[in-house]
Amino acid sequence: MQREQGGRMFEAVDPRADFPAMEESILRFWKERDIFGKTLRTNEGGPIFRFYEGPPTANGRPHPGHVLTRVIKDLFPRYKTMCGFHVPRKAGWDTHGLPVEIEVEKELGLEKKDDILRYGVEPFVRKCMDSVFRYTAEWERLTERIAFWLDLGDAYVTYHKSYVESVWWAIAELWKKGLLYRGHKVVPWCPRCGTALSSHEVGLGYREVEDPSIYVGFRSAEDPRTYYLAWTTTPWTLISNAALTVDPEVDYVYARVGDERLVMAEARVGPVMGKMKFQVEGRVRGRELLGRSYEPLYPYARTDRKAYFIIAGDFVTLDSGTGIVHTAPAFGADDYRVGRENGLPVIQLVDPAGRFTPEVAPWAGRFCKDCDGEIIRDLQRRKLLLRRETVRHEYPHCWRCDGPLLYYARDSWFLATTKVIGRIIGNNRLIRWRPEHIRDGRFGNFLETNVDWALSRERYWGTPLPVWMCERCGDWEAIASMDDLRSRPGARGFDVFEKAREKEPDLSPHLAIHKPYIDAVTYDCQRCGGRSSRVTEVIDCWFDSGAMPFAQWGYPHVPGSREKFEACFPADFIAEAIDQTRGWFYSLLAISTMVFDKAEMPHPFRNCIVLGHVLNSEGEKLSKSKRNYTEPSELIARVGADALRWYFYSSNQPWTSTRFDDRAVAEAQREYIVKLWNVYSFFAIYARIDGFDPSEGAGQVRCFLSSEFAGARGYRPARERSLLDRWIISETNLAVRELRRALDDFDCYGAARVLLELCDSLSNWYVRRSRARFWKGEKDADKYDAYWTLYESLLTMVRMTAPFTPFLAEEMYRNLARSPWPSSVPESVHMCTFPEADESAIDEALSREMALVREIVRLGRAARTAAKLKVRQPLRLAEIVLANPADRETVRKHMALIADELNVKEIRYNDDIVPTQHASYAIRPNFKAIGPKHGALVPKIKAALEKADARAAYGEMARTGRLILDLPEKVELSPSEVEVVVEAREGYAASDSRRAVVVLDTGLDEDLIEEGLAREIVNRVNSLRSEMDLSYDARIRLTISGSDRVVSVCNRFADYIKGETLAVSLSTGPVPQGVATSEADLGGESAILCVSRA
RNA sequence: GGGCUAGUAGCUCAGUUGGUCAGAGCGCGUCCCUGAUAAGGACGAGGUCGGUGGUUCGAAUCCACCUGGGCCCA
Repeated sequence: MQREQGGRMFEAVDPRADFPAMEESILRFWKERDIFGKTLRTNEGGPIFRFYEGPPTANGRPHPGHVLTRVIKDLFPRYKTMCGFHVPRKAGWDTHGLPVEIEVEKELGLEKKDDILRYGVEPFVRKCMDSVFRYTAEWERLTERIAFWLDLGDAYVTYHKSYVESVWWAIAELWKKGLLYRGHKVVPWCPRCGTALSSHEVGLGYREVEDPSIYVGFRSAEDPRTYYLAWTTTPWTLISNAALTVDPEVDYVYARVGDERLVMAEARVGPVMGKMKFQVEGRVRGRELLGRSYEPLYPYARTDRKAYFIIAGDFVTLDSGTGIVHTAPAFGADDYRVGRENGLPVIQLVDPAGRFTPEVAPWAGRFCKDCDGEIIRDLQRRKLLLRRETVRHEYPHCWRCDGPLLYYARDSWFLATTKVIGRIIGNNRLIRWRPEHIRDGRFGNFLETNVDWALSRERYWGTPLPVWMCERCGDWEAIASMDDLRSRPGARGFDVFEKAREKEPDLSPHLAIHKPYIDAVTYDCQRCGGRSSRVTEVIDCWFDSGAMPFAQWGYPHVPGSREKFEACFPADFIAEAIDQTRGWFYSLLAISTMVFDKAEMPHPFRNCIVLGHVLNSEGEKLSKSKRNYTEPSELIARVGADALRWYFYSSNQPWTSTRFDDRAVAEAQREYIVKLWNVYSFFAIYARIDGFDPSEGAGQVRCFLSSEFAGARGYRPARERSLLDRWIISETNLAVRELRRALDDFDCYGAARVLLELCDSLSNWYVRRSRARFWKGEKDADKYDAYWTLYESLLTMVRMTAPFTPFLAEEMYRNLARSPWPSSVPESVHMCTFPEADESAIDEALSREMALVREIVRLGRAARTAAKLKVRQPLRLAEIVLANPADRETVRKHMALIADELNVKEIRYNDDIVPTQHASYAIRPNFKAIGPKHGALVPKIKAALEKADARAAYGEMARTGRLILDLPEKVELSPSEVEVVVEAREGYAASDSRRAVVVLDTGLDEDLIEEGLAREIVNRVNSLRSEMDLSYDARIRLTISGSDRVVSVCNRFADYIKGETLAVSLSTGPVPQGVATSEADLGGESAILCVSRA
């Protein structure tokens, strides 16, 4: 790199940075130099940090919640890369399933499942495949723009042939283990989509709706004037009623109304009958009702089996209803179970599309739920209805098409997760969840109530269920790959796809393993010689995503996949939002546990951060349709991606659902990014003015170690530098230690706090206290110390913040590190190693001392504010009363700093515990120490110490090492068990904390007033300089005219004023013509100031 | 109805195994600084830590109940 003139090593830094533009230029830099690719390769062969990307469905636009997920995912791989790990980061896309089909149906205007058949499965599936990448470009753009480094070029795609075959392999494995079975079960069913949903999908669609709530009488077959009263919110299921269920241990009564008797649980009589007139005529135990029969409500069902009688069940509740439960085995899980136990028929008079079958004469062909009203009116007409109301309750809806679900008995394919649930739970126990309560709370509970995984979907666009079944004998098996299929005897039908491809060479080869082509493949049944063909179903797309640990590599079929899989299993880290508890987290865990008999746990992931939902400023869920949030891209264009990233890391723990708005992001940016930038720009301004060049005299610098800087010009080891320098160096190293600890613990919020604090120390104490060292004229050792200290701190800070704010870090690194060492240091900050704490540079005692110094200064400022004395006005004296004599040394050591910061001439502090006119002492118990030891005596000790003379008590302790109290029990306290505190007395310019009181002498004499005046003059002149837009190092000529006093001050403090204003001359005569002048009011004195460029 | 989670300043959130004036940022008020300058900083006001009861020498923190919220499920 060519040096600029004047030995200016560093580029100028605009104090008002345009972050979005800066980021765009960094993006170009990364791309041109393939920095991400290089970081991926640098640690190849080293230890691996394993990260799994949960595949997003790219058929919608990303919103701020996705940004949260993605920046959390990015942080740890970046950090681990800098720590020397190889971190493969394969991207992935979830491409199958209902979400995709629904989008395509909408686009094609298809309303029902039949419409798809009319449109044609082949073109439909092809449409689906085309649509899955509709928003991929947008996702990729966002991913890149927020600097989520993910290997997008090598993404896994769930519809790819290798992926599907891997999923097939897993299913075949499960089949071999006896975990795949076909069952007739009541499943949550979407009549519009015409498919079953898994329990985790049902969880996605609960909505509050209004349903009828009716009480229906079933007339006894034995006594036509007795009615069994049942309650339901789904009148349409009454047509398929097969039995009534009671609790055998509950008391039932006969309630006479007119000349009819209603049977219901005794406990429900009140709520059910309400104000109706009735008489209780008898009581009977539920057990005694069993077996009694009643007349069916409707005659449409034909069945050979015995039905329409009373059975026992364990699910009868007395919280609602009548204690007698209408039972329709086809439409409820409990109903189905007791139906089976009692040999009941499964009466199913609703077809898969939710329409009544032709037998149901009055309502045949109509959507069942739409007939509720007419059924109710019919019952009313037949005087079988006691009452009708409506009820608002949560009812499951299809998570994609939004239609109401039915519980529906259906043949489906299941995975017997319940058989291995013990192992799944054991595996879960060993996973480190953040927050921890997920493990035994939400996720653990979910596992406890596990039901078998309803795997099959009667749909089109998905991984085909690899089950081939003989048409003749019904024997079936699961196929593990296309090769496996080809090797079956008499296999044929592959030509259907091949022919389609001949006609259309562009046809994706991945379609060969999808419907409808794969359905053409058949082979000979090995058992009976019949023909085996594939069952029609596809599988739940959650199985796809849960199979990614191996399917992303095409394991085990693809050559080399075994090595890759083994190297990257299990994951060290994953992160997704809380809604994935029942989604990806579950499918990953269940599949891994079922497929791999690994003794070594946990797998397939060790650490999981569960993210909270991002809400908008009103606390509402982000909703695409409501547009109730700012698009991430818009926000990034305004404030930059680093700001957004930093907001998500630093605002709160990532698992708390939090309100998010644009203003908060800007705040986060000011708090950290702008502050750090200001420190950086401060450094650059002065380094340029002074021509500070860290490479001058330095040897080979690669890792920014002090040993590498040793020979550089002006470089001295930290121990030879000032207290302040040593302090910030110590703070920096402490921060490195803390930051590593937090990040190793997956605690990004804690990590962000460490950075914030260091940034604040740097900006608001180190730079603030060091300013004068940078702008003084001579380039002495102290000035070099200041440069080197700030420079080294910034270099460390830049590497520490790199995983969090990668753009900011890169920009600063480019200037701070690459300018001086264009070839020896890594070309990107992201290729650097993460800083290591230099334990020898850590001085915790100094940290504590400086904390006290800052506390004293704060007290002094508060005292000034209270006395209305601006800092510009020097004061004679500040008295510091310290509670702890051990602190005296600290004050002595840092006296100059305190005096300067408070602008006082002299600091005095006490050398004994003597109450003064300003402050009093008290001695207090250290509760933490004495509590466990003295228990109930604590209040007495507290009272005794309150009365005690602090000085005497302290003296005794100093002499004897203990303090004996007579309560009258003798209690002995050691020095660590008490604490001396100090308090300001009323009426002085004083301010107190527990450890110190600072008192200001507010008296002003002529000397102090004149000095204050001199500072006023400096202040006004420098304001003028900035109004005139003078550069930082421009020299001026200064002319001041004013009162005798002003002139006298100018003469007395001429050197000071000239030094502070960079004036080459100061005259006190009349003001020359034609130059900038300003009339100033200097607190009572007026003057005319005239500044001209020298 | 069950489970989980949170209820802390006007707002967004911290608060380490219970330890004695309750923390930050923003906002607000009053100022300071003006050589980081359309930035930076200080000081201050503001909270009976949702309510009640309990355990304890001591509770924002532990327990019980109540109350309104969110999420998940039945």
